[in-house]
Amino acid sequence: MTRARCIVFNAALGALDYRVPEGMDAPTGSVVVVPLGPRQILGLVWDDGDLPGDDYPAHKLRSILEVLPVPPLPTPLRRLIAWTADYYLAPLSAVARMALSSSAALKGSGTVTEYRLTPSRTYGSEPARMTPQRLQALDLLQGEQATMRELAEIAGVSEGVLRGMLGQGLLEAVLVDSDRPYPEPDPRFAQPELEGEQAEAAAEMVAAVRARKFQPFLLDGVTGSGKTETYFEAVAAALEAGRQVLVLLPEIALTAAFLGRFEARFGVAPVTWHSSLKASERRRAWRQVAFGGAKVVVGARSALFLPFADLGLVVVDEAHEIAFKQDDGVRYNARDVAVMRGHFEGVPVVLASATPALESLQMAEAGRYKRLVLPSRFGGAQLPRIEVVNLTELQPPRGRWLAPPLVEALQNRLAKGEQSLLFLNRRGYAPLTLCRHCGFRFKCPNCSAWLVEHRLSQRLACHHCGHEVPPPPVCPECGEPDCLVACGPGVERIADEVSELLPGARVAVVTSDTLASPAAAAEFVAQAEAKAIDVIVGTQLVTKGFHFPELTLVGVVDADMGLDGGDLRAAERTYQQIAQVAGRAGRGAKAGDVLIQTRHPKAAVIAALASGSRDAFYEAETEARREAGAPPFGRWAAIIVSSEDEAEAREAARAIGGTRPDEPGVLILGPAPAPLSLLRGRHRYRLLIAARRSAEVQKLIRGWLAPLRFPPGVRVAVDIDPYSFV
DNA sequence: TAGGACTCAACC
DNA sequence: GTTGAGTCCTAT
Repeated sequence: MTRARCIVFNAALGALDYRVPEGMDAPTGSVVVVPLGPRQILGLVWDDGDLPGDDYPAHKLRSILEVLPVPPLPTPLRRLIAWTADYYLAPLSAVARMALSSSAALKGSGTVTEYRLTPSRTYGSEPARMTPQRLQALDLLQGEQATMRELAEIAGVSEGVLRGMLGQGLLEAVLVDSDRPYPEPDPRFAQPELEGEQAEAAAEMVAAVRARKFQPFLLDGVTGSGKTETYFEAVAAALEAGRQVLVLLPEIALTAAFLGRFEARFGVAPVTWHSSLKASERRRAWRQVAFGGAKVVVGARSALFLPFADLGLVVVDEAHEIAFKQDDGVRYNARDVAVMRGHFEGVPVVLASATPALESLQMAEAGRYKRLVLPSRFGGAQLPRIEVVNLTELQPPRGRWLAPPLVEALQNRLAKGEQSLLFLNRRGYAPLTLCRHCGFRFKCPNCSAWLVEHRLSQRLACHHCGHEVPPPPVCPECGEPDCLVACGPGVERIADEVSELLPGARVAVVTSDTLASPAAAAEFVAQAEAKAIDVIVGTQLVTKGFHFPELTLVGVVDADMGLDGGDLRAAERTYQQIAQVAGRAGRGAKAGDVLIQTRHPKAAVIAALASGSRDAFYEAETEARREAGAPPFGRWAAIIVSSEDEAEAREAARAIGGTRPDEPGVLILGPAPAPLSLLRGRHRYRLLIAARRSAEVQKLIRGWLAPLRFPPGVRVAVDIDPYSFV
C-alpha cells in the first residue's frame, strides 16, 4: 500500500496522509483532489521526509480521489514554497495556493465559451427593445471578450440582460481553447548596438545566463540609463538557450509602457500575469508556463510562484519599490523571494533600479550580489537640473500650493509647447473635509482615518477600507448648509489649480483611480506621447517607468510629506520617490528641470537630491541604520494582533507581551496600539521585535506564539522584515 | 418541542 | 477553515 503525505488546502491543518489507490501515479509535487471530512479539497503531494506528520494508522487512511492533469510542481518551486512558508511564518498551504493560482488551469485543457459584442451590427437601426441596461452594456463592452459572468461585472448589468442580448444577436459566442500557444519572442528581432558600460553589464549577465548558475546582480543605473535595454540582452540569451524568463514589475500600470518596449525588441508582446486577468487568460497563461510554451512572463509579484517548466532568468525591475512587499495574506517581499527562486532554480537574478534599496546595496557591498553600474544617461541625454524651492520664503497664496517659481516654470513650458509633471503622493481632492460651523470632521466608521474627498467621482472615501459616501449637502453634525470645507491638497485639487493658473492647458490626473486598468494606462501613455497632454498631475504612479521625451519640467509639490511618518524607511523612500520622479524630466534631446518644494531645504534628503550626491545620502543613511541596529544590520519583525472587539484585541496583545522571551540581542517593544488603531473594523495592537542579524527571529517567534491560545475573532499576524509600520 | 445560537472537536 | 454533533435556550 502506498501512502502519500499531502498539504491540504486548509490553512489550519498541517500535512495529512492519504492512500494512493492501486494503479494511480502520484509522485511528489502532484496536484490532487482528496477527501476531507464530508468535502473534497485540493491537495499537493509533498515529500514526507520534508514534512512532519503523525503516524496515522494505515487502515484509517482515505484514498486520493484524483490526480489533476497538470505537471507535478517542480522541485525548485516546491523548495521555494517551503522556504517562503518557513521564513515568513506562513502556513505551507497558503504559500502553495499562490502557485496553483488558476483553478481552471488545474482541470486540464479544454474550451471555454466567451462572448463579445457582435462586430458587424449597426446598432443604430435596432428596433425598440433598447433598454437602458442594454445600451449601457453596448457602451461598456466595446472591445471586451469574456465569460458571461465577467461581462456582466464589466457592464454593471445582470447576466439575464446579456442572455437577452445574445438571443437578439447583439452578442456572439466565441469558443476559446485554453491551450492555444503564444507567439514566441525572437531574441534577434531588433538587436541593439550597446556600447560602453551598457555592453559590459549586458555581457556579464549574458555570461551568467549561459553558465546556468545562481548569481544575483544589482543593475544600478541612473534614471534613463537604459537598464531595460541592458537586461533585455540577458532575456535574449535565455531565449536563445530555449529557456523561460520571469520579469517582475511593481505595478500593473507599468506594464503598458513596458510591453511596447519589449515588443520593439523581441517582435511580440510577452505573456502578462496580474490579478485582473480574466479566468480564461489566467488559465491559458498558467498552463503555458507549466508546459514551457510561455517564454517570457511579465507580472506582478504573484507571478513569482508560477510553475515554470524551465526557468532561465529572473528579473525584478524597479527592485526598490515597496509595492513588492505584500502586506496581506502571506506577508512576503517579492524582491527577496525572487532571489531565493533564482537560488533554488540555479539561475541568475537581476535586480534593476536607479535608487536601490539600502538592503540591496548592502548585499552588493558584502559581495553577495554583483553590482553592475550604468552611470550615465543613454543616448547622451543629460540628468536634469535640480532646484529647491524654499516654501518658508516663497509661499504660495492662501488656498494654493504651487509657489511662484514653479508657476512661472509651468507657464514657461506651456508657452514652449513642452510637457510638465507635478508630483504629489496624495489621491483625491483633499485629505480632510470639515464643517466650518461646528468643526465636525468626516471620519471613516471602520478605520482611524479621515475620509478623502474625491471630487471627480463625487465621493468621500476611506483609502484603507473602501468605505464611500456621497458628500452631504448639510453638516451631519450641526445641520448647517454649505459649511463643508476641503483642507489640504490632493492631486485633483492641484490639477484645478493648474487649470486656473494656466487656462487652456490640457491637464491629466494620473493615479490608481484614473489608471485602474492596463487599458487606461495604455491610453494615457498614448495621449502623453502624442502631446495631447500639457501637464500631468500624479501620485507615485508617475514616478515609475514612464518615458516621455517631451517632458522637461518636474515639480515636486510637497517633498516633506513622506518624512512625516518618521518610520524606518521614511528618508530612503522620500529620496527614492523624488529621484525617480525627477528622472522623468529631460529624457529626450531637451534638458530637464526639477523644482522641489519643501519647508526643510536643509534636511539631509533634500540636500542630497539638490546636490545630486546620491552616494553621500546612502552612506549617511547606512550609518544611521547601522547605529540603530535597523535593517539591514538588524532583523526586525512585527506581531499584529487584531479583533473587532477592542478589549479582546488589547487582552490578546497583553497576553503575548506577558510571555515575551528574554534573549540576549533581542529587543521586544510593545504591545502598543497600532498607529492605525482601527482598520477595516478591527482594533489593532502591535509588538515590534528588533534583533541582531545573527538572531533566529523566526524560531523565537514560533516558539513564543505556539503555546498561546486566543478567542475566535482574534487574529495574530507576524510580519517579517516589515515595511509598513501603521 | 422545533429551531436558533453557541461551543467543540475532528478533519488523514 | 469548515463541518456536524451536542448542548442549552426560547418562542410557541
